[in-house]
Amino acid sequence: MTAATATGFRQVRNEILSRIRDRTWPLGALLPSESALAEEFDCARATVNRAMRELADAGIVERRRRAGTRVVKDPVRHAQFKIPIVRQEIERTGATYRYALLSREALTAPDWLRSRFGWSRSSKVLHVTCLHLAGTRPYQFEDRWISIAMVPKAAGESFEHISPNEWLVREVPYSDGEISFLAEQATGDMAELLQVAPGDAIFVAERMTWLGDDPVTYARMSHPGHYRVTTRF
Amino acid sequence: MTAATATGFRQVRNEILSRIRDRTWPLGALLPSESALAEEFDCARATVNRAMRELADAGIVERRRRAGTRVVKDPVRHAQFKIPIVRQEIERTGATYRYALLSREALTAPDWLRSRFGWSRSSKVLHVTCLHLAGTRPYQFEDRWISIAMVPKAAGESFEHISPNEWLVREVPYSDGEISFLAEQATGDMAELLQVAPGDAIFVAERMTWLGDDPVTYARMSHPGHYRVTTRF
DNA sequence: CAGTGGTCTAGACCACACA
DNA sequence: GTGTGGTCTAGACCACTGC
Repeated sequence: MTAATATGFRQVRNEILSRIRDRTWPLGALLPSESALAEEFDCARATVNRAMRELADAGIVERRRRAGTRVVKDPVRHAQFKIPIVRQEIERTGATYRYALLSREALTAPDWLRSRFGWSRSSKVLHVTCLHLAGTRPYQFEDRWISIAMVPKAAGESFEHISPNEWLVREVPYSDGEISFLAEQATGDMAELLQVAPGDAIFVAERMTWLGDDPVTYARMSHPGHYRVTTRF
Repeated sequence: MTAATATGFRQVRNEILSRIRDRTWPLGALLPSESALAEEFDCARATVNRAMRELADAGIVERRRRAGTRVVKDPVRHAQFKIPIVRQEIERTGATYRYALLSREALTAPDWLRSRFGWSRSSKVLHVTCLHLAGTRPYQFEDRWISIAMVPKAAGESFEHISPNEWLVREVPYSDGEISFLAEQATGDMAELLQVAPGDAIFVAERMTWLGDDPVTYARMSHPGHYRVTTRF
């Protein structure tokens, strides 16, 4: 009620969030306009705008020109998580990172990959498989496919001393990507590689990355099932 | 090279990103100051600031007062994903949502939960288990624990017609939370509930939410293993 | 201490969408 | 048309931190 002397955009943001939580503005409600809130909080409209924009980015309010700002009626929270380089992920646990190349082969893209890449005609890809270890314990199996057309330098890289994961991050930084997580059962081969029992649960992260509209690489990263991805929201 | 007449913050952001991608500014490099870029792009410093802030939020550059802005040397990409209400997630696939309450019991928090909640002494919680179905197919098993101290209204809710997931989202909107994903093998009971074979892979999402410093609820959401969480970055 | 980013301001113009 | 958010500007002051 009191016109809280909230100058900073964080204070404005928190005050708005409080009012949403305490049902001053219930789910689906229309909030006052930026100018009205700027007047109430005695700050510039740009300050209210930044506060509201952050709430919109977090999926808490919806904003539309002319229609105004509403509390989202069916909350869909947004959570952000980090996608680290495997080596760093392992070293951050205090373990020694080790890397083992398993296979490396240049070939024509198989049909399933051609379809994923959206290629009408098949083209050359580099297929690399390798293992990331934490100390002596297998941490992740990487099954990597790289478009040679998009990353010609890959053809000259042996991947004996650096993983495709790390090499690509350095060589093709900040491409666009998509990541999926899923659970699978270990086949015999995978179980042996990851040193788990056949049939054990495997946590798989599947990634595709593009540069513009062109596919760069596809990878499946398989972890023993006790692996977790965690994030706050 | 050309002083691209990039007025909008998106253009500025994209131009900076291009220069990072084409190694004009390699990994770890120091970028020009905001004022210098504002002059080059012939725009206000605030515009450059917004562009740089977005790149910093995305984990592409690091900014420190006095030290300036650097391209992150070890790229750790940030991906954002949505945490929907289960019912909406199912209905968005075109399937009919069905819900079945399995159990509901008020009890003293067991030790493992007390420890997760950071409670020095145990207190009352409500334990609810239920099943979310897409048509006739089990979609998710929800194992839910709610702090009665934090959500006294839960004690008066039967959860026969609304799931704890959806009820909590409506009743305690926009609390803070943590979510983890992991892979597990189905035990006999879980396999029967989710109609998969015992030992099949299960995709588990584990959530904790707080209001301020107080734990509100803990839940394990178990899906058949073919379930995926996908996001772009 | 000096230079960088962090933030706020007051004002302006624009794009959009609904009446 | 008209009111909303979206964005930009020019300037200002501040906070942090490396020199």
